[in-house]
Amino acid sequence: MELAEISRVSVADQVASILRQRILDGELPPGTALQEVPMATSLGVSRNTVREATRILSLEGLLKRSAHRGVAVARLSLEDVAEIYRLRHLLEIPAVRAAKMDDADVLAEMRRALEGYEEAVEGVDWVRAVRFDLHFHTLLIRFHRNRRLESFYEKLLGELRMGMVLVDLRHDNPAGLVPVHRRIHQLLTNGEAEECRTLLAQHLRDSETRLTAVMDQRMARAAAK
Amino acid sequence: MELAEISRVSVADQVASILRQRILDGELPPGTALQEVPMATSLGVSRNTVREATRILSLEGLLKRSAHRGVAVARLSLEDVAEIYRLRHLLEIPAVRAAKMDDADVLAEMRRALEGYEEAVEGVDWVRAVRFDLHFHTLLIRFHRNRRLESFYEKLLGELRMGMVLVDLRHDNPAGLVPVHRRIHQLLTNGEAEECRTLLAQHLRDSETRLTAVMDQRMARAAAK
DNA sequence: ATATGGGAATTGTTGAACACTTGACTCTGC
DNA sequence: GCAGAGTCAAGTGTTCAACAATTCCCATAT
Repeated sequence: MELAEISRVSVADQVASILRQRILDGELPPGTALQEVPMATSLGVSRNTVREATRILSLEGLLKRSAHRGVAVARLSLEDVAEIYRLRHLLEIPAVRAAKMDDADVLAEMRRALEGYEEAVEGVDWVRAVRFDLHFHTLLIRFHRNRRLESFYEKLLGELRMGMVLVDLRHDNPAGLVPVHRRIHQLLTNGEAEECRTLLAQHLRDSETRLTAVMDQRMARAAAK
Repeated sequence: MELAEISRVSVADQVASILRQRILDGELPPGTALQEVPMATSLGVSRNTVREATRILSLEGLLKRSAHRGVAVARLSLEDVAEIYRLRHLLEIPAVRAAKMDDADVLAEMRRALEGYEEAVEGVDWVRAVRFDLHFHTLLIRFHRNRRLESFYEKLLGELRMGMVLVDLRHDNPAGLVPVHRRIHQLLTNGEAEECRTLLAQHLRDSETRLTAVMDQRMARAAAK
């Protein structure tokens, strides 16, 4: 008796998932104002359900509510980026340290993420590439074997992703990041933790610098207008 | 023009706060089932508002929803406790390392928490003592100067607190924990980070052992019936 | 004793209503 | 012109009432 995919998720959760994806894929860029009635009618649900969904996403940090002024897609500031990257160092480096030999399952999944990453880069699909990139790092966190930490980390990287999908391909080259990840994976499988940590730390610094630079440009251009 | 304390918080948030407090103070012990209509009428709000509040608290991990079965106060398992304590080590120890000389404000607030702790213990107010104990540790996290981390940590300790307020005073002696905290604070002010970290690590291990033991007893007693 | 149907109770979702806030717009009086 | 008061539409916050869907309990039949 193979119970079919009966919809066991509430409508509100489904709406939240839809919106989450649209935000993370850059379809709804930061700052976009969302009105309850139009969303409700376009999604075919009631206003109350939409409100529950926005409540979820605002607690995740993807939406920002201001009383009587509605919700809008959150805007990542430079301080936010700095804060998130400090957490990445704090959590990812010890994750490598926590990696054990019996974590072959995680390593295998990291390999799949790596392959997806490469494919996305070949197909010049920046959104997909970013998704795989950050998924790779979430898998790193999995070495901690800690559900609470992992869900927190996914939330964190979600916020980051919101900012990263906006970077213009002309100003940044995602393809260059594949080798670094591949090397990290290799060092992990070989158990060369020490070198892996230094490489990872370097990669995180690079990544932050790159994102910060792009955001700086964007803000300067926005201010110029 | 001193603008009065105009209620700028939504009713749903206020309801969430009320419930949160009742849960954290042990007034609503783990496992308690909460029904929407009774809550709504007793609080004088609508059912929708109650639903929003429970949505908030379930995302915080204090309530657990199961579809069509309602919400209940979350029950902390031994695995949960282990998971949370691993995070406490992961986050509090580096916090001490991050402490700088210009963190006098945090140290001052820690001293106040310490005083509150001592008063609560003198007054044999276990709930208040636990609150100050955990607040002290939240302040430790503040050395990271990271809002996201701090709010995550408050959520974590909230879950723990839910379990701690239940321990019977006869089986545990909160008064014994005051000196350790006082020493930690002292080591921090003196800048003796190294010794502080080892003491803190020891304290965390002790704390986990104590809580786990009490929970084991409770579960054994519950299973016996 | 085990299953098999009802219901009753409760949650999930909807739609409509109303109070309140906000922001923009207009209309002054200077 | 323009600063400020009044006006008003649009949108959110909240309530209420209804109905659909699901679970749980219990009586009944086998």
